Amino acid sequence: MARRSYDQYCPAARALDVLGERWTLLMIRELLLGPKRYTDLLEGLPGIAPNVLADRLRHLQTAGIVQRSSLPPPAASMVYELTPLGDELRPVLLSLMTWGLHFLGQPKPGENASPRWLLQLLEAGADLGAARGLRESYQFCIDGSVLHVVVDDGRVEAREGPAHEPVLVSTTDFDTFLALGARTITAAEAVAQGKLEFEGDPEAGERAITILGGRLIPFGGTDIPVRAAA
Amino acid sequence: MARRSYDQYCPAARALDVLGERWTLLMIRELLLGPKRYTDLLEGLPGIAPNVLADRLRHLQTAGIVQRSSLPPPAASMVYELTPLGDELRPVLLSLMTWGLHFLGQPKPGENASPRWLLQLLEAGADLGAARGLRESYQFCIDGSVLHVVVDDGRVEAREGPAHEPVLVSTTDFDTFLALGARTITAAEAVAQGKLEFEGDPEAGERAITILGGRLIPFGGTDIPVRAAA
DNA sequence: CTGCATCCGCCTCGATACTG
DNA sequence: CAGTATCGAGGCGGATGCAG
Repeated sequence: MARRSYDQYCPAARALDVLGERWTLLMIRELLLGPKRYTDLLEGLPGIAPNVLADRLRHLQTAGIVQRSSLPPPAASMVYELTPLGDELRPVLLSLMTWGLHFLGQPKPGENASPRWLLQLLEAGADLGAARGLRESYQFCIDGSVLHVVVDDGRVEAREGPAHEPVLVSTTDFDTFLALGARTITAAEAVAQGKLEFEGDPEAGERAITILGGRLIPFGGTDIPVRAAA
Repeated sequence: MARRSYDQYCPAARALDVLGERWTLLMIRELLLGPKRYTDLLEGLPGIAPNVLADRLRHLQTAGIVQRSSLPPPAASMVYELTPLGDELRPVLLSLMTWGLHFLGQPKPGENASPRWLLQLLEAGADLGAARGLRESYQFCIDGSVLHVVVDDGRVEAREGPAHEPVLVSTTDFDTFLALGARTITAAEAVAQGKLEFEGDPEAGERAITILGGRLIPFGGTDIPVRAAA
């Protein structure tokens, strides 16, 4: 029953003793977007077996990375959420995603895709300096998904679901979102073509582009050397 | 024969398609310290099966992360080294090691340990601002291992082996090195007790402590909340 | 000695079915 | 909705062998 360990007095090996098994880091990716129910995780991780998910969740709880909570009264359901220790994995996932851009390329036919996996990239490329002293949120509606980005005095985090009081709501389809990320179209052009709708304070739009769009490494395009996965 | 994939259009999933298997990220950890021969990797990764190592090396080569090179004339042997793409994994490993400190604790009896796995932490905690405009290297002799840290105008990297022209050579045993990392002893105290030997420019010693020791998170101690691996 | 390939046994994982 | 039970395939660990 003992979990397989690398048995090395090394911080990387210790981290991988806890996180190194299949699916575990992708579960963290999902939970970084906010608390999730068991079935939310199941459908957010296409291909995972239910017993594997249950096993991982138990393990992450005993390791202090994830905790179970009950949602406030109306919805009496259990959710899994990251503890502060689990939230400290954010830099790990963000650096991994940044590196993974080299292998992203174009979506393959039949491949699972979700706007939320790409929206997290905004977090990785955010200009934290420009976010200092600011406290607001931007909402993104992409195809059917609703997500938002919270800016809180130097912290920038992507979350799933609608924002509390967004100063800006952006609506696009998935292809336009990809094109924006790949820099094959600008926001202004997309608006002109009716593919992108802005709602809210125009100045907030400028701030959002400064904070989120400035240093973002293009994705889905060929601006960075891309390697085919073997 | 096809490698197992998550089949998700997500940069994190793409990265894990390439790096997610057992041992792979620890191989990167080893190679970040410099080029290594097959047998060096074999003994640097205690417990790995030779066929697994060979398989991973082939895979990393086809992915463009590792390349084979022949050493300069005297030693006519093959080594594996990171490509620029592979070297871009440095932030991933450093953030993983930083997080892994929460689970490091004290060495368990019988556990594999090496000073190089801890020396890499100096890289993670380095004050890059203080390293600006500076170009020098510090050598560390710990028990029998020889390592060094290269400072090159804002870049700080730990490497295995002796330094080229170190401005400073520090010699300790492993326990003292651990105690310094845990902050249970200061460098001055260790020198006074004859457990730490400095050789070289005293001013360089001050610079080294400023760059490497300033923001370093203590390891091996209990200054940060520690969780037992389940 | 280095750099693997082969064989074997276990144990993790994936897929499906089933239950409170 | 939130998992548990079962079973087969395959990745992995350990030992051994062998070519350059």
